[in-house]
Amino acid sequence: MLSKKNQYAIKAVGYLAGKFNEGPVGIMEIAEKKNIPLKFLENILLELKKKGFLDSKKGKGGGYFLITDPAETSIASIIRAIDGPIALLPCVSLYFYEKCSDCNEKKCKINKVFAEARDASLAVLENKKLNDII
Amino acid sequence: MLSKKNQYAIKAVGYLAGKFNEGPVGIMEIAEKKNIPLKFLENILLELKKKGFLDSKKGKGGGYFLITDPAETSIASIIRAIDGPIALLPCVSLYFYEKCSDCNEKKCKINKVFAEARDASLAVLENKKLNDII
DNA sequence: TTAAAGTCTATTAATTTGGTGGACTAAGTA
DNA sequence: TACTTAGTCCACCAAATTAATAGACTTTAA
Repeated sequence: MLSKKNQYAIKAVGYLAGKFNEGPVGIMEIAEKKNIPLKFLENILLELKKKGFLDSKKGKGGGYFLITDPAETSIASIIRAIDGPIALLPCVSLYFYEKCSDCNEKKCKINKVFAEARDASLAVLENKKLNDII
Repeated sequence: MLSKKNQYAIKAVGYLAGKFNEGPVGIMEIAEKKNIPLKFLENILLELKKKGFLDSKKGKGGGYFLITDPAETSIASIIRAIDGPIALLPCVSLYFYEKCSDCNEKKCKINKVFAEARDASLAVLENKKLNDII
């Protein structure tokens, strides 16, 4: 499962994708429409901003807005920005790889099975973009 | 990612699958061979026993052993026993489904994308058995 | 100048991860 | 039989991470 934070992040960013190029969207609006605890959402949006997906405008009429093209931004990239690895085991992660302490990876069958599962799941998550979840 | 507990569970159960029908395997042996903290492993094996995958024999010469057929026990079933859902979102989980508070599932595109990702990943994890990770 | 936003820093609560201590159990052996 | 050893069983405890909250501060539009 994705972390709660990541589940919220995807909902929020999906909502913003639906309002792409329509100016800033207030955090309260997102929190209410997507049922996300306001202050938790604050952290999440700030993080997505730091990671380069969003920008914000302060003051009255301000809010958050997507700055990457929703037709080009994959679901996988959002998951990686918040949770890190998409793979089920560290030893099969492409972007957050960590070696196992107990096995020879060349021979390890666990590694092979989970690499296959990762590829299957990435085939979907890399291919689907924010446009696909509006 | 799977929880640490689940990562260990899969390694342990894979090890036991390799010794299927060879009598009890001591917890110390598993902990050393698979590099798992001894007492944490104890919890994990107990849980797998309660869930019906393992049994144990007490006293000298005792230990844990697999009681389900490793040719029939899927990787998915182990993951579900420890972590619960395999899907990335609760609203697309087959065995641990939870309704979203903020969307109409019929229309929700997030739901569709993640259901597709779940199916892709389950196609591997349901199909691969403990025999495949020995 | 005021009200409506986002920003930042801390703190609290819950869950996960890992560890302790000790009781209980079974088998071997003197 | 009694003792010893190797093992599971069980109920806590503590650190780390994740989830959620609180409140003071800054920026901007009207």
